[in-house]
Amino acid sequence: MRQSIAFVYTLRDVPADAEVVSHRLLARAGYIQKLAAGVYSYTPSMARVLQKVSNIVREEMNRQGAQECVMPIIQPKEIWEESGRWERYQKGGQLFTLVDHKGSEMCLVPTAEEAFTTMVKRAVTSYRQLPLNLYQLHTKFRDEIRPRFGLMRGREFIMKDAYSFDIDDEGMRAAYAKMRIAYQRIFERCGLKYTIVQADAGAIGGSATEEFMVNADTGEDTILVSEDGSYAANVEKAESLIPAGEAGGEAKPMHLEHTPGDKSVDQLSKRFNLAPSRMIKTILFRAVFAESEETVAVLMRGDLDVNEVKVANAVGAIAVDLADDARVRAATGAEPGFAGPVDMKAGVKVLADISCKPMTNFLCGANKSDYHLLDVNFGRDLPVPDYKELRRARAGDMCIDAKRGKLIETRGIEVGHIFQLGTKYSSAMGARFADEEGKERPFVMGCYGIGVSRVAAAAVEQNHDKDGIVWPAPIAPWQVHVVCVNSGDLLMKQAGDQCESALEGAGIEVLYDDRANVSPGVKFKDSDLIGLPIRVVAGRDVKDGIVEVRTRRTGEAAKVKIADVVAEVRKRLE
RNA sequence: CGGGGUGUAGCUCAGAUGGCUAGAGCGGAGCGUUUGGGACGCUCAGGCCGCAGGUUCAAGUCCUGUCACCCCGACCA
Repeated sequence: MRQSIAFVYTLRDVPADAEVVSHRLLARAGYIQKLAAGVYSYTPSMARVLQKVSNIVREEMNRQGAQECVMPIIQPKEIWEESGRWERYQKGGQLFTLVDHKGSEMCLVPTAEEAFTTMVKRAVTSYRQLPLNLYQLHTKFRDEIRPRFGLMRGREFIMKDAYSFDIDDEGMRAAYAKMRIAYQRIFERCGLKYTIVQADAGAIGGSATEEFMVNADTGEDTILVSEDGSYAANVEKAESLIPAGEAGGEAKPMHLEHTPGDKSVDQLSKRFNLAPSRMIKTILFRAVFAESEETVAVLMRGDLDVNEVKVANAVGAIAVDLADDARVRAATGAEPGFAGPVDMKAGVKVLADISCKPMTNFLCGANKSDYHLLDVNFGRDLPVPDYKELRRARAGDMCIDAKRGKLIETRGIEVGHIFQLGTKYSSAMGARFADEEGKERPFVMGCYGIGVSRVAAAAVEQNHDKDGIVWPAPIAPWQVHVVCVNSGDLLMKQAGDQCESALEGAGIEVLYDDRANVSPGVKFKDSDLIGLPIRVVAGRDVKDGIVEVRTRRTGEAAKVKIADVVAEVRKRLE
C-alpha cells in the first residue's frame, strides 16, 4: 500500500481527550477517531489490525471445533425478558434500548446468550446433535456509565463471543477446557503478556469463571498473585489468609462509652488504646434487587476491608453500593460513624465476615451519635450473625495455600473471560433436548468472550516507546514500512519501488512511504509512530545498491543489498 | 447518577475587569529553496466563539436554560 494514495495520516498534537497511552498513540497514528463518547471510527489501518486479531481468534476457535455465526445486533425485548436480564441490565443503566415505529422495544446487544440459546433451542432436539460451540465476531453495545480510556472501555466495541451447549456438566467442563486452551493460544499469538485469574461472574452468571488479564499498570482491574505465581485472582474474587486478631478474652459486661466525634477505627484505637482487630466496624450498603432495594449491614473486623462484590453475591443482589447518609440514619438512628450491630433497626439485613466469628469483648458503634459499645459479645448482646467470607484480600496477605507465599498486587486489562454457565439460560428460556433415555434436559452451557478491539488497545498499552507504537508482528497492520527518504531522487525512488514489489511478491505486507516533498524527518517520525515491526529505508546508500533494514522494537539496523531485503526481513520477522 | 471542569480555525490553545474588524502555534493550499530525524522563506485560505434565550449603546467575554465533551467516584470484553 502506497502512502501517497492511502488513507494513512498522523497528528502532531495529541487530541485533548486522550488520556491513556493506547488512546493517544492510536489517535495520533491515525488508527482511530472519536465520533461520540466511547464510540470510535476505525481507519483502514485499524481495520487491518482488527482483522489480524479476528483471524487469529477465528483460527484458534475453529481449531477447537467452534463454528462461526453472525447474530443480530438488534434484538427484541422478549428474549431478554425470558432470561430475566432485561430488568437487570436496564437497572445497571448499561442497556441501549430503542423503540421501533410500532412501539416494540428492542435493544442493542451487550452480549448474546439469549440469541444463541434461542437459535439452538429451535433447532436442537436431541443429545445426538450435541455438543455444539457457536461463536461470532461482532459489534457489541454497552451504555457504560463512564466510557473512558479510548478503545479500552468504549460503548461500542468488537467482541468475539462463544457459547457452548453440552449434555451435562462434564461436557461443559470439557468445552471450557478447550476454550481455555484456545484463549491461551490466541493471546500468545497476539504477542501479549497475560495472566489468567479467578474471577467473579458478575451479570453473566455461572460458577467457575476465569479472566484473561493483559499485564499493564494502566489496567482497570486489580489482581492478586501469589509469590510463586501459581495463584492469581481478581481482587473481586480473591481469598487469602490473614493473621488472627488480638484475643478479646473472657466475656465481660457490655458498656456504653461516650466517644464524641470518633468515627474512624483510628480515632477509636487511640482513645481506647485498643487494636483495630478488637473492633468491629459496621458498614451499611444499599443492595439493589430486580424489584426492590434493601439495606445491608456488614460487620468487619476493624483492620480489614469489605469486598463489595462478595457482599452482593452473599445477598443475591444485582449490585450493592455504600449507603448514603440518609439510609445510614434510617438504619441506625444515628449519624454516620456510629453504626453498630446491636439493636439494628428492623428490616436491615446483617451479615458478618468470618473474621468476626472468634471475636469477644469487641468494640462497635452504638447506633447512637457519639457513642460506642465496648466488650460486646455475639450471642449474648446480639444474635449470632450470618457469617460469610466478605473480606477484601490485600497485598501482603498470605495465599490461601500458604506454601505459595504472600499475595502481590498488580494491575491488568481484562481481554477475555470464560464462564461455566450451567443451565442458567437454558432453564430460564426453556431450551431443552431429549437425552439418551428420552427425558428432556436443559442444555449445559458455557460462554466465552474476547474483547477484540480491546486486545488491540491492550497490545499498544504493552508495546510502545516514546516514539510511538511497536506492534507485535502478528497483529501489525503491515509487516514492513518501506521508507523512501527522498522520492524526488530517482535512484532512491527506484530502490524503494524495488523493495516494495520484492516484499509484496514474497507475500509480505508492505506500507510504502513514497510521498513526494515530505522531508525525511517527517517520514521517520511518522514511521515510528505507526509502529510497523520492520522498516526498510531507501536512502543515501542506494547508489551502492544498499538499503537499511531496521527492527522497530530494538532499533537494531543493518545495511543489506536490495536483492537480500526479503531474506533479511523474513529473518527479522521470525 | 453524584462531584469537578471545558466548549473560540482541521488540531493544541490564548483572548484581565464587556469596546472584536476575533488571535497564535501547528496543520492545509500555492510558489521557491531543501532532502537521513517533525527544514526554511514568501503568499493565501480557513471561524453561526457549542446551541437557545436574556441584560446592554455594545456580548467570545455577564445572566438563565440547554446540549456535548473531559476528569474523579460506583459497573464490565
